[in-house]
Order: sequence, then C-alpha cells, then structure tokens
Amino acid sequence: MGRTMPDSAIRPRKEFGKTIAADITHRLREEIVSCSLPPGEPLRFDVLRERFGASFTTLREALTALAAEGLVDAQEQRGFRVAPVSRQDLVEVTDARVLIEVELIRRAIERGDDDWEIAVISTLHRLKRIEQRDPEHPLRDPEWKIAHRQFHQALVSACGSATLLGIRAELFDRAERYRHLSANFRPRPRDKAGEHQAIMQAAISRNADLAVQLITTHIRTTADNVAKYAGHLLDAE
Amino acid sequence: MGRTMPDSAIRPRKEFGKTIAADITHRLREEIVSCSLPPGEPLRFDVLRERFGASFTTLREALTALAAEGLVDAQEQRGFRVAPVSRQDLVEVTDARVLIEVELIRRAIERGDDDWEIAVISTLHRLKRIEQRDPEHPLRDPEWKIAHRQFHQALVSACGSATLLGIRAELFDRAERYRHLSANFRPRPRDKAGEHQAIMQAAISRNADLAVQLITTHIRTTADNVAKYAGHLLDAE
DNA sequence: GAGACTCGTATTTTCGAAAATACTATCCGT
DNA sequence: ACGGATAGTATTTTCGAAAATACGAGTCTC
Repeated sequence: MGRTMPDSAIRPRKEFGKTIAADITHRLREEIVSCSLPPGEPLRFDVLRERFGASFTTLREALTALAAEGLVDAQEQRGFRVAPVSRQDLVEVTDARVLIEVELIRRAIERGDDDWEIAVISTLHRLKRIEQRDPEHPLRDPEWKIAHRQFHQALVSACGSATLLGIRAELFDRAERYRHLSANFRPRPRDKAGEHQAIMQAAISRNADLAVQLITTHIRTTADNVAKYAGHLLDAE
Repeated sequence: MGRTMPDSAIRPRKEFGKTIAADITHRLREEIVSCSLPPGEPLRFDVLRERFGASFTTLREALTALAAEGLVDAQEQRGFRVAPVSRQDLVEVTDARVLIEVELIRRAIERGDDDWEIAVISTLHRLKRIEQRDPEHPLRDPEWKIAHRQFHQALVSACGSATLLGIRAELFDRAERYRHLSANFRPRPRDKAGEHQAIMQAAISRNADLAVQLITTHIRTTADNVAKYAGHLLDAE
C-alpha cells in the first residue's frame, strides 16, 4: 500500500517536518547537495513554485535558512542561486572539516559509552552491507549516502557538544556536494570500505591519535580527488 | 539635520540591508545579543509586528535566519522564542570559540600583511580611546561594543578563510550575549585594556604561541566570570 | 475529584495579490 | 555607429487576509 495512492489528495504535504517550510528546506537541501540543482543555478521563484508547490513566502523562508548554511547564495534584490563552487571554497571547507572533526573524534573517543560503540559498529555494518550490493557507484545509491552519513555521524555523536555537531553537519553537507560534483568523473571509487573499517577499529579501541590521523587522511584524500577529477568545474567562473 | 525629520515619511525603512528582511534580521540580532530581548522570551508575531513594523512573513524570514545562527529557537507550530541560555550552552560556545579562534589567530599571524598590522593597531587604538571615556561600564557603551568587536575581528581577519570567519562571527555573537547577561551583576570590569594590548603585541610580533595562550585565557576568563556572576540566570530553567 | 473530550479563542503558518526593484530593448541625440 | 536615457517587462519582495494548528476553559463521564 502507498504504492497506488492517488497522491495529490492523500499524499501528505509535509514529509520531513511539521511545517511546509521545514519540508521544503529539507528537500531543497537534498537537491543542492546532490547537485541535482547544479552550483550557480539561479533559483527563480516561478520555477521553484511549480517544482515544490509552495508559495513565494514559504520558499523564501526555506532559501533564507539554506543561505545561512552556506548552500544558497542570497543576492539582495536579485534573488537566490545555488551557492557557487570554487577551489578556494573546497579548500576552506576541507580545512574547517579537519579542524572540527579532529576535535570531535577526540572528544567522542574520550567520552563515548557502550551505546556509542554499538552505534559506530552497527552503522558501519549497515554501510558495508549496502556497499556489497553495488560496489561500483556507491554515491549514486541514496541508501549508501544515508548510511555513510550516519556512520560518520555516529563516530562523533558522543562528543558532548551540540554546537560543534551543528557546525560539523553544515560542513559535511557542503563537502558532500563536492563529492557529488566529481562522482561522475571519477574512474572508480577507492577502497573506502577499508578506510571506514580502520577508523571504526581505532575509535573502538580508543586509539585517539590513530583515529585522528585516519580521519584527516580520509577527508583530505576525498577533497584531493574532487580537485583532481572535477577541477574543470571549479575554475569555470 | 536628520534630527528633526518627520521620520515616518522620510526615514528610510531599510537601514542595514537592502531588503527589509535583512534589516529586521540585523535589528533583532542586536536586541537579542544585548539581552534587550531576554533569553527564553517568546517572540509573538503580534508584538514583533508592532515593534518592527513589518509583516508576518518578513518577520518569519528574519527569525528563520536567526534560528540558523543559534540566537533564536524555532518550535515548529508553536512559534519562536529567544534562544534560552544554560551553563551547558555557555561551555559549548566557549570551547568552540577557543578551538576556532586559536586556529584563526595562528593563520592570521602567519599570513597577515601590512594592512593587517595596521588594522589591528588602529582598532585597538580606537578601543582604548573609547575606554578612557567611561572606564567603568564599557559594555553599556554601544561604541565600545562595536570597537571591541572590530578589534577582535581585525585580529583574525587575515586568516584567509571566509568559512571559518563566518563560524567565528556566529560564536562571537552568542558569547557576547552571555557577557551582556552578566554585565549588570559584575562588580567591576577587569583589566581588559591590558589584555587587549598584550594580545596585539603578541600578534604584531608574530609570536603565535603567546597570542594563542593570551586569547585562550581571554576567552575562558570572560566565560568564567559570566558563570560566576550570572550563574543564577543559567540554572533558572 | 480526576481524566478525557469538545468547543471557542489565540497564535502560527501559508497563500496569492500588489508594490518595489532590477533587467532589457528601444529610441534619441551626438 | 555609439552612449545614454527611457519605457516596458520580468522578477523579487512585501503585505494582510485566510487556513491550519495549538492552547485553554468548561463539560461530561467514571
């Protein structure tokens, strides 16, 4: 059931949040992060209105929220557009991520309890399961994306700072957008499964220095690959 | 002139931004940071509508932006309120600030050029001038607030990362709100002038380790004083 | 009397029309 | 032909009414 719904009448308008604005924010974020709405794309209200079925002001609220997250660029009196990409921005996001993530993994390793260990292990397990299904193009699989995000989220979730977790989440989204940007041009994914496994083991065995080193390499290598395979998209403008 | 304007007709509606929404965002931010709107205060649209002279949707846009900055708490379907304060939040903001600010001061010292040095020296100079006027209650003087903000901004401005500067700015606002919270209960200000002077000298002489240590102490001491003198306001809820 | 329900009120949330602003093509003078 | 003003169009921004939702007082049942 649910498969044959007449939709427009029954299908709930709000899937991800209680308010339509929150829902639109969520859906827009996904489309921007996945580059379904490409960087620099103008976000005209007529078009959005049709695509998302919401009114001017509701869309405006969603765009304002995403502008604060750095995914949308608000040009006063001249509308919104998807935040452009650049080498400089990629470097900034990468550096900031390393700074924050290193701090968080240290704290999580220091403070994590049994539940944390279980979350790390189980999210990694699910990630590996999904990877076995389609080892070639993990980024195209929405389930892999979610599982990947949840594994990294679980790793740092025990850090004890909602503030830093919020900052981390924003940077993660911005970085994921760059990964999607280069996904189509990358010849074959490297051995991410092995890297994740190693990070998990370092974390669970409370080897903070090793975990920090692995995470740093993980982030920087990914960014290097983006620069390598999507470089032509970063200089465009 | 400007003193005798009939205002409602001539006075520009948009002071700080080109759009009314951006203007309201700015004004609301100031009122929240200065605790003119106290922590936890419900933000009802009727009241805001009267106070700021804007419509529902414009206010909503401003509140959404401030929610993303952590100054406003959005409770879906139940409106907005000024973000509450707590010991936990104070600790989180302080720790995050130290982490970011330390990184930025290192980078700025490494990369800062002549213009940077001039900006640091001149913003400190102005700050000291203003302090001489009213050495007792600097936080009550809006000009001191601005000058203080600009000095700290100048210190890190040469870091080279707009992303990290944006994060820093948000944390600075959240910290400043706590300072205002305790300002009324603090017996007398400590020797901030001397601290700022020392930080400036360490920065200009490119002594990164010393600057980092001074900044860290500066931030943590301030936070400790907030906890000491406004503690009764942090446990309330 | 305590808990659950209903209805009326207060408040938030959403909408599309109307105003304000930016963009584009055309016209005019040099 | 070229630069600059101008009118017309496209787009964003703002508004207040209308719909949706939450809150609270009073009522009913057990």
